[in-house]
Amino acid sequence: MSREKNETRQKILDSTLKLLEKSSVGKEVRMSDIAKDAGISRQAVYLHFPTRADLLIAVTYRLDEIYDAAGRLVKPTNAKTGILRLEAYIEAWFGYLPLIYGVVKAMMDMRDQDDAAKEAYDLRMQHIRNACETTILALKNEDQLQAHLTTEVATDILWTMLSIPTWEQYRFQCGWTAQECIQRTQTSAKAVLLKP
Amino acid sequence: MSREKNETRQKILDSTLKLLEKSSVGKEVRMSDIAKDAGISRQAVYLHFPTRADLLIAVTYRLDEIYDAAGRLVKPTNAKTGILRLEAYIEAWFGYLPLIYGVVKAMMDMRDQDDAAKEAYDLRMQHIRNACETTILALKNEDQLQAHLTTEVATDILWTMLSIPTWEQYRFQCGWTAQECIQRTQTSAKAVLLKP
DNA sequence: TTAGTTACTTTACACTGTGTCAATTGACAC
DNA sequence: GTGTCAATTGACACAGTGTAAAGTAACTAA
Repeated sequence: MSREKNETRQKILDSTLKLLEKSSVGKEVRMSDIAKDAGISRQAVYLHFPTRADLLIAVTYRLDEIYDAAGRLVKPTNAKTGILRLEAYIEAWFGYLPLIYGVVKAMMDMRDQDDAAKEAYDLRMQHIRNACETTILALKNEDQLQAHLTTEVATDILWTMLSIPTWEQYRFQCGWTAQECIQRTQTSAKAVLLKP
Repeated sequence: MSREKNETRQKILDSTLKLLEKSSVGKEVRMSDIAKDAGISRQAVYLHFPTRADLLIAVTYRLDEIYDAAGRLVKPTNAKTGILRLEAYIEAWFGYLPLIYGVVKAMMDMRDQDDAAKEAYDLRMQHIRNACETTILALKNEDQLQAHLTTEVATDILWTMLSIPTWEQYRFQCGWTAQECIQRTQTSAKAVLLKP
C-alpha cells in the first residue's frame, strides 16, 4: 500500500533531518546511520531514495515545508522602503539559515562529488540572488544606491554578504551570535550599498 | 643517499602542485595520479608522505617558497597611512590567492576528514586574521575607524571579506575578474570600516 | 668480495562507504 | 490461493586510502 510506503519515507526524511541537525559535519551521517535511526535496513533506504544525493535533496524540500521558507522569505517584500526591505530580508534569511544549516552543509559537502546535489544547491543560491536583486532594484528606484555601483555589482556584493560561508565564518570562526550576524550584516550592507 | 630521496620528494611535491593547479576540485587528484605524474609507484609516495594530508600540508610550504609569500604579504607593512596599508594588503592577498588557490582548495576539502589538514588550514587563516588585525589597529591609531566598531569586530569583518569562500564566490559565482575582486573589495572595505 | 643500507618496486590485502542484485518473508487484497 | 508490495538478509562490485611483505638494483664500506 502506498500509505505505508509514505510513512517509511517520512521516517527516513525525519531521521536524516534529525541526524544532520545534530552533526556539525554532514559527512558524518551515513546511509547506514539513517537506516538505523529510522529502524529499517540500509537497503530499504535505497528503496525510497536511489542515492544519497536524492535523499538530501528531498530533505531540503521537507525542511521548507516544516519551516515555511516561502512565507518567511516573502514577508520582507511588504516593507515600505528599500532600506527597510534590505533590513527585513537580512533578518529573514539569517534568521532562517540556522534552522536549515545542517542540511545545507551536507549539500555543500556533496556538491563536489555529485552533480545533482550541485544543481540543487546552486538553484537555492540562485533564489537568494534573485531576492538580493529585487532588494537592490528597490533601493535603486528610490535613488538610495551608491552612485558607483551598478545593480549587478551591488547584487553580487549583497549576495556574497549573505552567502552561507560568510555566515559560517561569522558564526563559527568569529564566534558571533546569530543576532550579531544579523545586526552587523545589516550595518555593513547599508554602509557598502547606500549613499552616505 | 638522502640526496636521491630529496629529489624524489621534490618530484612528488611538484607533481602534486601541478595537478592541483590544473584541477578545479581538489579531490580529483588521487595519490595514484600524483605517483603516475611523478613517474614512481603509488607506494613510493607513502614512503615520503605517510598520508594525503601530510602531502598537502607539505605542498603549501613549497608554495610559499616558490611565490615568496612572506615577502609579498609583508610589503603592505611599509605603507605610509592606515588606508594605504588596507588597500595594499587587500591587493597583496587577493593577488597571491589565485596562485595558491588549487592547493588551498584541496586543503579545504580535506578539513572535514582530517584533523591535521584542518589544523594546517586554520593556522594559515589565523595568519591572515593577524594581518587584518594589524591593519585595523593602524586605522584605529589614526582615528579612521568607524566609531561603532570595536577593533575585534572590525577585524572579523575584514577577515571575512578576505576569506577564501568570499573570493571564490566573487570569482566563480559572480564571474568577477581577479582585478575586480581587488578593487571592489578595497572599495567595500573602506565603506564598511572607515569614518565617512 | 661480501655484507649492509637505501630507495624503490610489485603484489596483496584491510577498511570504509556507496550502490546493486537476488532470494526470501510477511501482510493484506481480491 | 494467488498476486503484489514493502521490507529483509546476505553477498558483492567499486573506488580510494593506507598497510605489509618480499624482492631488486645500486651504492657504500669493511
